[in-house]
Amino acid sequence: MPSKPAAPITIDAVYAAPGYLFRRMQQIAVSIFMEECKAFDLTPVQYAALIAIHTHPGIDATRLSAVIAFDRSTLGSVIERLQAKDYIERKPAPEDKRIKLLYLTKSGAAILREIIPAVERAQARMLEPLKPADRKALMGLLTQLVDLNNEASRVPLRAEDALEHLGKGG
Amino acid sequence: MPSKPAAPITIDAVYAAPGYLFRRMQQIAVSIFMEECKAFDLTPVQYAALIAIHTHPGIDATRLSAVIAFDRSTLGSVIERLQAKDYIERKPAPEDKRIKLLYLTKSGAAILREIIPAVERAQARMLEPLKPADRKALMGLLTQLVDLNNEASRVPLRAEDALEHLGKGG
DNA sequence: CAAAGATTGTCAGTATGCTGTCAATCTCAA
DNA sequence: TTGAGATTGACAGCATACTGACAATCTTTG
Repeated sequence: MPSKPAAPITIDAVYAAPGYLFRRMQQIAVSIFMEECKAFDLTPVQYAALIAIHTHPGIDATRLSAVIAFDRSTLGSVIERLQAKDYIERKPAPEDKRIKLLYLTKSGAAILREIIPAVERAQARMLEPLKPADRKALMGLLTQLVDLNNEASRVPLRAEDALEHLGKGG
Repeated sequence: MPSKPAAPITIDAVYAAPGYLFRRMQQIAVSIFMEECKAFDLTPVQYAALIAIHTHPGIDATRLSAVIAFDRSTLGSVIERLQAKDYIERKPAPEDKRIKLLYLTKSGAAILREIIPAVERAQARMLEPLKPADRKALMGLLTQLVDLNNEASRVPLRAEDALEHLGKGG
């Protein structure tokens, strides 16, 4: 069997490339999120960080990075901005002078409660153009793919890491 | 029928949210692209821009933005970097002093030919963990979704715009 | 205990991405 | 033709992202 001929170099190949579609879809998703949540001055990344801190009070920045799979360097400025908005506070850890523990403030907990419906509207809108069965199929495949590619990303997701600061991890 | 109870506020809801999965997948895709193409000092965005200019020689920056659905502001610096690497050149348009036309240089055309195999390896790797039928299904659904959500993004894709500089457009 | 090694938070540098603005220029209509 | 409006490229400002480095600190090992 002869090898495939060289693909022509055209923009149409880009339109059909997985990487290009993932990028476009991400931009569309952010755009929809910001539109639905414009009353709340919170970005998708900041929202995810708040939720994670709410789920794991007293987590530190490095573990937070593993729990939401965001870059550690980037997370520094995200945390700064959340602190500037008075949604979180940082307390030094008594047993380790390097670590600063993260907690929601009352404001942070409140805005989280208030923004949830808008976030859910946004998430629903992203998939709305598809038929219900197709939505389910897409989410199933995407969940699989992200999970199976976990190690390929700079910051693999390590949900269990969140437990370590409680002394439960091995 | 009673309304659904309020969803608990936990990180697990984030893990299953479409927006979060799109973000993670995009980051994984970029990571794989950069790994496969590390010999070539080209980012995914720069690659797409080069391909588009190759397909539409003499396109201007605004139309390029519509053709690859990248933000016009961002594209300015992308073009600058491609020019600094001597992959493209900009020529003033004779009939419109505002416009600068974009062309590939010989270097640009050469690197494009050379990088194609690496890009194709990268695109294949992104989907590799899935079974072939699932890859097809995912790409089909994603193509649909991006297309149907086209207007929801800041910069909707307008592939036809590329033809206007040839005097064929309406 | 002391040295080697790992971890934590931070920073500098680069590259997207978006919002909003601006001057220069072009187009179109009155 | 001229003045209103649109377009183009550029810029400032903010917010992710990634790379690589660093000092302070902690842990492990000899």
